[in-house]
Amino acid sequence: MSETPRPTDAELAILRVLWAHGACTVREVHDVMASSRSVAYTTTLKMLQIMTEKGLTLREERSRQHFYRARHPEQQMQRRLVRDLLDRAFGGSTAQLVVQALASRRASREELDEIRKLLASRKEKDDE
Amino acid sequence: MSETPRPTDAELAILRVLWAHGACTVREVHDVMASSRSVAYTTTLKMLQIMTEKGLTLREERSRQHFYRARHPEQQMQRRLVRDLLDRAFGGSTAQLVVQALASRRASREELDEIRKLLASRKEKDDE
DNA sequence: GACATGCTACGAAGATAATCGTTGACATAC
DNA sequence: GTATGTCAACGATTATCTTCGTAGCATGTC
Repeated sequence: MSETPRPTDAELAILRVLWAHGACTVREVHDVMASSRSVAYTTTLKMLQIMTEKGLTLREERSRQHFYRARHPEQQMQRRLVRDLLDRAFGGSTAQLVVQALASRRASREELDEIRKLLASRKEKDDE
Repeated sequence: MSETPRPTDAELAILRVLWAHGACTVREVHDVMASSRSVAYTTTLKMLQIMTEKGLTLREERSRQHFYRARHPEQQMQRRLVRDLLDRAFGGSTAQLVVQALASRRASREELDEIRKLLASRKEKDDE
């Protein structure tokens, strides 16, 4: 993972499609992308080619079409992006990041409960 | 804030110096930057000029020197960056972001306690 | 006044991102 | 077997980021 660069905004948007749908043809990725933004088919294709060069995606040449999929699992990439932001903007303070995450948008009560549960299980582990 | 663009990596590094030190001359910012990376004085100057154009920093022409300071408070910018990452990589799920923030295993026990306290106070507010 | 020093301003250059038009290969339909 | 449509590949273009060299201006020293 460390050898693969941080995905740009456009790249991350494509990765999210691949994580959600699994292996996709360019056409499939493009149709999802085009439903929200106006973008040419060849742009999506080029992005996928570049991303494969960079190691962000893998290409499988099944028939005439190529199938692309994300090289790294979603959570692994998310973790990396959070760590990155942690270093660049929070001086490494996880607590500060969580504070701002909760302040930025009203997390639902369900989400807060989920986070509390997570912390509880984490505490058990730490206490072992 | 919304009219100011998201800071790039280099810009964020400079903002962090300004947040830590308050209003600074180019020289002061540069000395801090140069202590970690090798960078020319004029590069720092140019960055600050560009950042002022973009609205990320404010310039005060006191004497012959200019003083620069961050236009937005640190926490406000942090909040924005977190929200940004939340949207781009987590589909808006604060809980998932917190999960991954804690999964990177950088959080100390003190930080975890801090987060628990934060959640507790948040709960009180919600229950009012 | 000539010179050194410290400062800002400006422009250019190289790298990376993001976009799309055009081309040629390959199928399938008729 | 010609026409139509789909596909990947490639190059060109535009914008943005990052860097720094050069120039020009002010100030203080001798």
